[in-house]
Amino acid sequence: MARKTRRRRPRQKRSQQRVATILDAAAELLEEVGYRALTTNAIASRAGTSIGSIYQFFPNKNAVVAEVVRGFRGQLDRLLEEILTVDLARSSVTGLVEALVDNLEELAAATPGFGSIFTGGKFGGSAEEEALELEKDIIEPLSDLLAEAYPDVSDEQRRLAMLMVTETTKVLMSRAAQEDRETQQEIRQELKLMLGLYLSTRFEAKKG
Amino acid sequence: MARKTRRRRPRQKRSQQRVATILDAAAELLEEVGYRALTTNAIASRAGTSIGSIYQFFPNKNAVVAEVVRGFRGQLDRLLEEILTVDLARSSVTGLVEALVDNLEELAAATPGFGSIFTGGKFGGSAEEEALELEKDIIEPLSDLLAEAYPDVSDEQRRLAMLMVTETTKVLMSRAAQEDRETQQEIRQELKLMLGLYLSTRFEAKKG
DNA sequence: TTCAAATGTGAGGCGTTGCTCACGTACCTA
DNA sequence: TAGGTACGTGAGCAACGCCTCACATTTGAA
Repeated sequence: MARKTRRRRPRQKRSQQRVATILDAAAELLEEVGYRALTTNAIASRAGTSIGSIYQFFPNKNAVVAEVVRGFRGQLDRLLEEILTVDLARSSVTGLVEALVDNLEELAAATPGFGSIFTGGKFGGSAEEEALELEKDIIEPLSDLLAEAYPDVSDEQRRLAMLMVTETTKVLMSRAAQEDRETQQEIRQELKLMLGLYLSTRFEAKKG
Repeated sequence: MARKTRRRRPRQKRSQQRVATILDAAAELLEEVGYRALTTNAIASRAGTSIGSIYQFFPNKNAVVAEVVRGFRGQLDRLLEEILTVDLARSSVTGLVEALVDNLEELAAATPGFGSIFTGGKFGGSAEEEALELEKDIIEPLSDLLAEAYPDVSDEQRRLAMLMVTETTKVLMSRAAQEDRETQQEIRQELKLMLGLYLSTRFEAKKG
């Protein structure tokens, strides 16, 4: 019952290339129209292939998106390793937040579809799970870093703060994306200020 | 071309009652499943009537939602008139933000569907326009109040601050709604703190 | 009471979308 | 060169959602 049809794994170069093209097409369309309006036919068309080919390698539409997200997670993890290796005893949370926002913006600008995934939310199935993991990829190392630097802050308080940071960042980056370059910059500026003030109050004040 | 079919306006009590029931059903379903999963058949079924009846009085699904939103605007306007008649020379923006968050929460709790509309975004057509108006209903009087109290803050800066307040409030109220009562309370607490800090920095500092 | 206007109904038209399947082509090994 | 496997294709199926329309019922003014 309810066993999902297993799909072929691409063995020849030809099909591996095709899968890559399909994923690129999906990412581009995600950027352009978002998840809701993303259709399998559009992906096939953009990839210059047929719908049948998609279903040779993916069990359903959601799985294509899940795979796209998995790719983003790799890129994000590499990025975070750089900026989250700061010594918070020297610098402040303010600087950390600024680096985070700037780097996320760069990643989003360089990676079609990343913004839609990071800020988008509400696909279902495995794509949603993968997107949640992507969020965890940010939260957990950041949380660990803060836990070490500010041991007097409770786990619960830190958990709340992480929620504030991610949710606020997601909307405002998403909202910024709709505006012109200048306004985008301004919004990110305000975001950094707001998060900086908030985190300083919640963490710096309790500096051990 | 493209002329939208005009619909009947309910003249008899019977139909007026039916329209009210349809709107209530739509609001409830909006609360339960959100706009994306809202179907005309579900509205009819919940309202205990037939799809045909809906289309007697509404040109399309979106118009039903638009009408629901119009109802919410009325309630919101009444609410805002109370809390936005404060003298900012006496109290601070912090208190204003706290009152705003608390009252929005109360309204959302007492009004099925209000949360989905306020935080939801992205319907299309007239419902989206109406939802934008609902947002303006908050922004404009608040902006005017701040303009009067802090004349040294530029229009542009105030516009940005309003964007920060509304977007942040929307996500966090929305996110809070998924959590248990206690966490909801905590999130609102953090929201008030964060907005309070931000607005104080952007406004109080320039007190004329 | 009469009848036109208002209202109520729901089967089904129509367009869309995810996905299948039967068939054809490319590749690879022997 | 043969034949098996991997891959490619796109017409079309099934499900679903919005909305229409032909017909039935109720209302209220004359």
